[in-house]
Order: sequence, then C-alpha cells, then structure tokens
Amino acid sequence: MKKLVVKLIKKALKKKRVKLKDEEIENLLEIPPSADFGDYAFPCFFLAEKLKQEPDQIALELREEIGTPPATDFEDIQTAGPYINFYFNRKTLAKKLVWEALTYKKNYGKTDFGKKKKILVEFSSPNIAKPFGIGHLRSTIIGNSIANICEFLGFKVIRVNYLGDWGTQFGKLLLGYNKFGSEKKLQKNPVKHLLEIYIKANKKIYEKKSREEFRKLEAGDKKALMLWRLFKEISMEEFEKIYNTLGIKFDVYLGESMYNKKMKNVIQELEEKKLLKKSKGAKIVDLKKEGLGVCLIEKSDKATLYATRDLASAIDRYKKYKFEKMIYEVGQEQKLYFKQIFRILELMGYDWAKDCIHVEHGLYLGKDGKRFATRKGKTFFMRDILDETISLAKKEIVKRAPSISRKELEKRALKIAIAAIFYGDLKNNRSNNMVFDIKRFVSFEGDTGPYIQYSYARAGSILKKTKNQDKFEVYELQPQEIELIKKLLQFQEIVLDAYKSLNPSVIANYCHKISQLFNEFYHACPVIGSKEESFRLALIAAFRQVLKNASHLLGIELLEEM
RNA sequence: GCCCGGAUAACUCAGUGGAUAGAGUGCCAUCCUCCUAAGAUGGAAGUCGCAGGUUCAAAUCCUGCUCUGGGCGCCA
Repeated sequence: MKKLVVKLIKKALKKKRVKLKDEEIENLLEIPPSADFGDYAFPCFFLAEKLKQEPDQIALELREEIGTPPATDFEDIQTAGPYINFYFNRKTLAKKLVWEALTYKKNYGKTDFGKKKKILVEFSSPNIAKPFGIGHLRSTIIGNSIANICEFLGFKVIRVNYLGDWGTQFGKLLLGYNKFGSEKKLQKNPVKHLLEIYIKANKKIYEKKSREEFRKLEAGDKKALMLWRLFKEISMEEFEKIYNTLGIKFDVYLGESMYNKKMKNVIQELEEKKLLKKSKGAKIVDLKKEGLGVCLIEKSDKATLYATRDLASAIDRYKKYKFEKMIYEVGQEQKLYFKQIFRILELMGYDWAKDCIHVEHGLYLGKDGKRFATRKGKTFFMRDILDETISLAKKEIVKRAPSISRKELEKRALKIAIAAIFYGDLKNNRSNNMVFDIKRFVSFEGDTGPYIQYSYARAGSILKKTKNQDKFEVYELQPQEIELIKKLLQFQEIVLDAYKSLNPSVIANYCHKISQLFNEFYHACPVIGSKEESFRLALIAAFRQVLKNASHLLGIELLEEM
C-alpha cells in the first residue's frame, strides 16, 4: 500500500520537474499522529526552497497533479497545510489484512531479509559458582528475543552461552572453600553455600592468596581442578533448571575454560604482530592513542585474563562458523572493554572484527538509584523472583477459576509469570538503566505481559463461542476496527525496526498497542449475533495471529484461557 | 581528572527532525441482566534538567552548564 503512495507522489513530482528515488520518497512519508490526517502523509517543506513557493501552495499543486486514483485504493487524498494526506480505502485494507494474516499464519510478517546468513548471538553467559541473579536476567531475556527476531527475518542464528567458568573468581572460591567450606552445606544447598563462600572470600585481605589459587588452577593443580569441576557441575545444574523453566535454549555452550590452551597462541600472535607491550611486569596492548586506554592481556604472575580468553574465543568462533555477524549481549558497563577487543582483533588483521557488535543493556538499579552488587550479597535471585511471581499468578488464577486442576494451574501460572517478567524487562529501551521494583515486576495489570495474554485469551473465547465462517462481508467499519486493522498491517515494518536497532522493546510496545486497540474494539463492537459477525470474527483471528507472532519474538507464550 | 550514557506527569517508563508530547501505576468519577472487569470510558496531573545555537520545523541535532549512572591494568 505504501508503494502505491510512493508511485503517485513520484509521478506528481515529475511534472514539477523534481526527481526523487522511490526510497527517498518512502523515507519522507510519515504516519500521521491522528487518523484524521489519513494513513500516510507527505510533507512538502523541503520543496519550498527548490520551487520558491510556500509549502502550502506546493501541497495544493501536487495534490492537483495526483488526480483521482481508483476508489478501491484511496478513499480520499487531501491537503492539510503543507501536508498531503492519503486515506486508503478502509475495506481494501481490512480485506488485505485478514487475507494476509490468515493465509501466512505463523509466517505473517516474515521476510527473506536475512537470506540464511549466519549470526552468532552470545547471551546470558552467567558466572559459574554464582547464583543466577537479576544482572544476567536482562542479557538472557534480551538476547533470546534478539535471536528470535533475527531468526524470524530469515537469518541462521546460533545461540551461544559463554559461561564465566574461569578466572580469578575461582581463586577466591577455592580459597574460600578451603577456609570456610563445608561438605555438608554444599550437599544441602550447593548454590547458596557457594555464594556464602564467595562473599566471605571476596575481601581485600584474601586478594593476593586468591590470585595464587587461580594461578595454581591454571597450572593444572589436580585438587584445584577437581573442585573447579564440582563447582561447575553444581552451577550448571541450577542454570539448566532455570533455562528450562524460562523456555530458553542454546545451540552451543562455550566456556572461558575451553580456551586455556589456545591463549598461548593468541599471546604469541599478538607478540608477532608487535601489538604487545610490557608494562609493570604485565603484558598489555596499548590503545591510549586511540582513546581506548590499555587492555591487559597477561598478568604479572603470568595468569591470563578475560580479554585473553575472549580474543581466543572470537578467533575460534570465526574459524568454526564464518559468521556474517556476531552479537554480544552484555551489560553496558563493558562498553569500553568490547571496543578494545574489537579494535585489537582489527589490529591483528581480522577484517571480520567489524562484524562484531556489542549490544549493550542498562543495569537494574535499586530504588536508591544504586546498582546491585552480588559481591556484597545485595541482589535479587532469579529463583526468588520466579517463585514470587508464580505464587502471585496462582492466587489470581484461583480467584477466577476456583475449580481449575492442579496441573493446569501450574502450567498457567508459569506462563503468566514468565510473561510478566519478560515483558516487564523488554518493554524498556534496552540501553537505559532501570529501577528494579519487585512489586511492579509481578504486577499483572496495565502495561504488562499478562495484559497481552489476557487480550489474546479474551479474543479466543469469542471464537470458541461461534462457528468458523469461510466467507465474510465487510460493512461500514467502526473507528476502533480501522485503528486495529491499520496497526496490525504495520507488523512487518515493526519487526524490521526492531532488527535495525536490535531492540526488542519495539516489539513489546507494539504488542501492548495492538492489545490495547483490540480491547477498545472489544468494548465498542459487539461480535456475536451482529450483522458484522463474519468480518469481525476474521479480524479477531487476524489479531490473534499477529499477537502470537509478535509475542513469540519476545519469548512470551500466550494462553487460550485465563 | 578523562571517556561513555541518562534527565520527559507524583512514580516507572515510551517517544530515532515533523501536525495537539504518550502509556502504565497511583488519585478522582463512571461501566458487569451485555462475547472473560487481568478490561473499558472520562478527569486532574508537563517550564520535555538549565542556557544558548542550527533548522521552514527541536523532547529529538550541536555547544556549554547542573545533577545522576557507568567505565578508565593485574575482576569479569
């Protein structure tokens, strides 16, 4: 439909001897702020200088040139000051939407944009031996959604979970376990005990000894390795449970520990390419001239660092996957760090370094505006947030359906809780910090995940109470219907927008908007028994399809009943 | 000190140069003999941090300032 408008404008401009490419016209076109101004608007300001005329006058004259296109396409084309407003034929729009949504179904909104090119998305990446806290929640939810969006657009996506299973933190843990550990406690509540140890050992007086412990681990000390394996196993078990609950899957699990041997090659390579410098006993890459500070590659005690492992991992990944793009979904506090890594890869001569993207997210802050710190034991744990949300969902469900079966209750509560948590995160622009308020997080009213699920279930219940009708007839459309139809037709563009900014909040906001428009329609337009029944049923089915496709991109599942 | 963000309604946040700045929460007032009230409708609530500048047009771009978060070699 947009192309039709472009065509008309192009033709009219030609008569005014103004040449613009289709793409340029498309970019100029706007969706007006209110339906009174039509479906698309073309602003004429930019022509004023060229044609030496008032924009209002230009609009009038261009309008004249456009003439009268077929009424099945446009109901009206009007000028309003410097704008030319295009009003599509409502019934044509309605038929187009219903036909497309119900024909393409789960493929509605898809394109072959990605052309099966490979994209690696690294996300979640929790630290072993630390509980899954709210810090990693964002990466998990956002990364998952970005992977879904890329997949929907026809990319071949590889989901990578890069575990933090190596580093000085294990020195702290090993030291802590030797000092404060208890086998009994470890068996009873392994994750909690590991955290306890970590907090106790994470003190300045133990710093030196911790580093020494890590160095021992890296040198292959048998006892240290054994404990390390045990800690990793314990954590992985817990993480797996959480991923299963959340419905999140990975194609590949990598760990920092895997690059233990390859790091020597990286260091050697850096040395050969004359990028390495000695400084204060350590080996660094100096990027000060470029304003990127210095990047530490090897500690003065010869132990390695995160950066060393990340370089090795990136090089390894490219060898293995030849990706078109690699996305790192990691917090914004590592922005400078990733700039360093990408630049070093570039300096090493890897031209694919330009295809590495750090997709950053803001932090969750406490109500005091300060960040949570696991180190101080001040944080929220995924497990607790989930449990609290689930139990609240159960209460709400039982209120409405007291006779629900145990099994169904569990199933529904989980889906609702996940929707609340996922949506609560994804509706926010990912790069900004946000205040974490558990009460708000588990709320089910207003702009929330459950609101979206509720709208879907509500729509479904109408369909259940009626018979399927093969044909429909479009009568005069109500404003609520028109608004809904127009928004539903935008889905494909919305997905592309979300991809371009790698920002799932675009989709989340869209889900809320169409749910809202549906609820307004629901109140204004009776369906069952009305003369418009056949069309309205089709519209509801189309709405459900679009909402389903959109919420799938967020990782949110919908419910037939609520 | 230097670098990178952020500041929009009482609160939490949308708003990627265009027409009258939007949601949700909370507050006030309505609507279940009517397809699910986890809903809808109406209302009160804004110097878009401050000051300049660019532009036909600025919450949006530029500069300075204020407040605030993060980062800046032996953590990840």
